[in-house]
Amino acid sequence: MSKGQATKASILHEALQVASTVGFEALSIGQLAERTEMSKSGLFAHFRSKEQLQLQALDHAAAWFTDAVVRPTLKASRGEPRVRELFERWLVWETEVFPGGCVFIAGSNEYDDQPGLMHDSVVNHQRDWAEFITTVAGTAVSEGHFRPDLDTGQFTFLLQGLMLGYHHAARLLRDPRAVDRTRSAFEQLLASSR
Amino acid sequence: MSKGQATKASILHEALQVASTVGFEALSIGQLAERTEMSKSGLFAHFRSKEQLQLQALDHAAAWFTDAVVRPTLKASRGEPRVRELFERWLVWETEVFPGGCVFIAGSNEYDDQPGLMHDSVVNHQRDWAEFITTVAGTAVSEGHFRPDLDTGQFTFLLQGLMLGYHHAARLLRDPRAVDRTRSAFEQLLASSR
DNA sequence: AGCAGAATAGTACGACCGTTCGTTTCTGTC
DNA sequence: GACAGAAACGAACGGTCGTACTATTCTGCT
Repeated sequence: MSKGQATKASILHEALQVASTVGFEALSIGQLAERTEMSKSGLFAHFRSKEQLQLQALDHAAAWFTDAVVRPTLKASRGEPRVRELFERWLVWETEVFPGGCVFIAGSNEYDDQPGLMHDSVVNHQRDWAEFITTVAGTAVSEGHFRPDLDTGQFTFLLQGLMLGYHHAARLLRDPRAVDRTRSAFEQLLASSR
Repeated sequence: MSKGQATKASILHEALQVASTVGFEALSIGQLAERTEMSKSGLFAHFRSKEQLQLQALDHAAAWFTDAVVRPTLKASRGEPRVRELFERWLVWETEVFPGGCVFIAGSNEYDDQPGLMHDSVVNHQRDWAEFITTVAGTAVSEGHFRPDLDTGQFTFLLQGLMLGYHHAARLLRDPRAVDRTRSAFEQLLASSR
């Protein structure tokens, strides 16, 4: 990896730390330059526009997410164990990776009603993720772990809502019971899917 | 109502329209002055700081929410009917009231990791709301509609997650099945609470 | 009708924003 | 070790931000 690529990666990493707490729109070139100990113009040269910085930060997070959640999930054995692995990895992602919580949730809420490239990118990433969950649930069906008439789309919808609820309770309300509540809800979801 | 109070109310109303799509932090005095056809300074005089504008906009939304959701809910007959009323009113609130979706969800995500008066206010409103849901669920228990050993805190947690999931699916992903999914999940939640 | 105070407007401020441009410093290759 | 291109810097731009002042216009009461 060349020098330029390395700096760029570290900028994007730092950008995600900031974006997780203040959002992507509140990212500012100047502040980011300070945190990375670069000049504004030197940092800017890597992206040539703020929108590009935001987009590439989001893609950086997506690549990270793939490493941390998607790939390990696919390594677990098919069926319910894989669903469990997905859940556990996802929970860790929500909890530990960023100081301000999941950047995708942040992005989803920032751009849900604001047109532009960021909106489109966020939507695409979320659609991919939802599709992935649905597929994993599908393998649990075909393995016979889940009932054959399970609506895997509904399963995904419920799991997504569960995670958003966890984020809300844990992040905003600092509810110490949030993890337990989430785990027990997940078990109930599994039970009703068998 | 005096002239000043009327203008202030209309400013807050407009502020909420904007905040629902771009968030509370992205509210700007200048832009808001344009939309309300006032001078920046004339508008500013009503609040004396941007933070006060944000706080009062949030309180304005809370008062509105009380009228639109809380009061009608309390008018429904105790027990499960009241829980249903809460759900339906809440769903309408999420869907129809603001052009950019629920301002509390917006606020929750903006301030979950940023200290300050806005953070505290958002948390307080959300705690009040959660407490209200729990209480309503409690009446369904005491009326004998829900099982006596129901964990009403868990019920609230699940319902909150369900609504966040709805918001996510309907707003960001524009999933036309979002309402149906939410309703059917709600029915399942009721069933498992009886 | 006139007056007091509320409500609104006008202007200016320093700070920061994203972006541009020309210059300087560093890196990797021969 | 020289040279070319990549990488980073410094200074400046027009614009918007929140806020502070003073001045003007409007409202409601007597």
